Amino acid sequence: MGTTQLESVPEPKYWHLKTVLSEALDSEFSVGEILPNERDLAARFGVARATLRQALEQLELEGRLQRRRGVGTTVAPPRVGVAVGGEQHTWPGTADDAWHPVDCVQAVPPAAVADALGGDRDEPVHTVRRSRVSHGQPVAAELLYVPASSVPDLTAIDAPSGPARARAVLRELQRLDLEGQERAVELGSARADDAKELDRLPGAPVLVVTTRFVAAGGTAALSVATYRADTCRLTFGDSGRVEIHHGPERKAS
Amino acid sequence: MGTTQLESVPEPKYWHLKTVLSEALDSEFSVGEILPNERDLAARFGVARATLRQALEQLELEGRLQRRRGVGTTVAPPRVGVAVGGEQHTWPGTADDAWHPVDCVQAVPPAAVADALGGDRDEPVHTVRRSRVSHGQPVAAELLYVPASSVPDLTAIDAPSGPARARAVLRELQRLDLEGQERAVELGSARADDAKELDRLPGAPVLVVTTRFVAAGGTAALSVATYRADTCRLTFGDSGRVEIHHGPERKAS
DNA sequence: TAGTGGTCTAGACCACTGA
DNA sequence: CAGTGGTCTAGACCACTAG
Repeated sequence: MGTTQLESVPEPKYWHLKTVLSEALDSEFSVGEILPNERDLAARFGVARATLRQALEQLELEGRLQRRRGVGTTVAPPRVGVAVGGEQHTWPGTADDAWHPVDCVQAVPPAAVADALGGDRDEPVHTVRRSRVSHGQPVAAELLYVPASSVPDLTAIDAPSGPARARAVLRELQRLDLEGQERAVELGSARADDAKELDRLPGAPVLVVTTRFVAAGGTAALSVATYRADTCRLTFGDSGRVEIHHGPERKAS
Repeated sequence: MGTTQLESVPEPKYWHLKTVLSEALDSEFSVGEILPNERDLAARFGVARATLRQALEQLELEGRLQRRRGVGTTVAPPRVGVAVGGEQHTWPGTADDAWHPVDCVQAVPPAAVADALGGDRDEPVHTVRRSRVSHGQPVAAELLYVPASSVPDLTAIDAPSGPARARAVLRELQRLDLEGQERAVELGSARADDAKELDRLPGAPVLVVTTRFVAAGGTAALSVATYRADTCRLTFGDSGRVEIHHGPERKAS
């Protein structure tokens, strides 16, 4: 007695710190509240700033905190559920599906995308940029790759680039008969351009949702959407009613 | 000329390092190959070890590298696609769905889970542990929460705990009429027990898939599955045929 | 036991925000 | 401008793995 339990396998300081901070967030802070700065916090816990930061990083990764350079660290609201449309197979751009077109250019896609589209690696495709906003915050940035062969009737009359062009490509896509779609989700880190769009630093963790649209037996379009991993919970199926949040734990049984 | 382009907004060293390493991985290394140790690499690039590690961490997050304490850093194989069953609404445990039961205990679930189940916060529920293996590697660990009311005919004859009990609970679940299911995916960090099961360190990034099974107008069961984010690509829908991998880029157009 | 990645320290300077 | 988080350094020790 007298000594705190001597752990034969002591957990790392930053791990313990994370636990302590997490409990403090539940009991002593409310959403949006600003935390003491990192130097003060580190001193208060008697650790180096780097160690404290390791704990803060994990909490930010879990969506509990939000840190902004020049501003400070705040308590994050619960993650917002964003529907990624599970069942119904629909083309992007129908009935304005929470996305809004930003731009469209004709460009040679990355090799991996070209391969998935099944076309020539050096063949330019329509590249539509769209962004998605939820609760006033940007949550996702998308690049939609559409081979020219998928939208044969696209007229040169439409603007050669820009939002108008993007809408034209989406409009032409609807004319195809959608046979199916395949979707995959994986972890990634934001490229510089996506990071800017998502109001994050480059390298920020994102959930990458890749969707392959199948029509006429081939890949008619490919969407690569990057969602902010810190603020988003992707929902599939009936609706976004699954609610498992981090919250104050109850006393053990 | 002569000077490399002076960047008005210089990118961080670790970011540039990551790019260089990434290209080296594409061109000079093959899957499974072991990299020089961190101290050597840092010296070779003329940076501190911490800076090099920042780059390695991101590459590991993106599934390009695999690091193991006491062993070294190796080039990771492409992420494996794991089907998370998109369309068909089925109970867990049917026709052995890639999962195998590990254990089952009766315990009071975390508050958030209890709330989702709609029951009393102090009411114990059947807690089934399952694990999922793909290509010989553990890829996911699951906790399936089943309220006693969902499996009323579970007899006391069955083992009170252990794999046999788990199978019994799953068997009883099948008798219910499944009305629908809701699924959500978000980023998390592995708890100590999950980390052990996944052969990772605690805090490792994981994709948390939460599934709510609806029957008789209520939540009949709740599954919380954590997938290794570094090695897994979750696929939904028809099959796992969407293949967008990091690969050697081609020369720009 | 030697070598690896994981943790930790105590500093320093930089980039950004907002008053 | 002062204050914040972001980057970086040059060390140290620890936990783990494998020969």
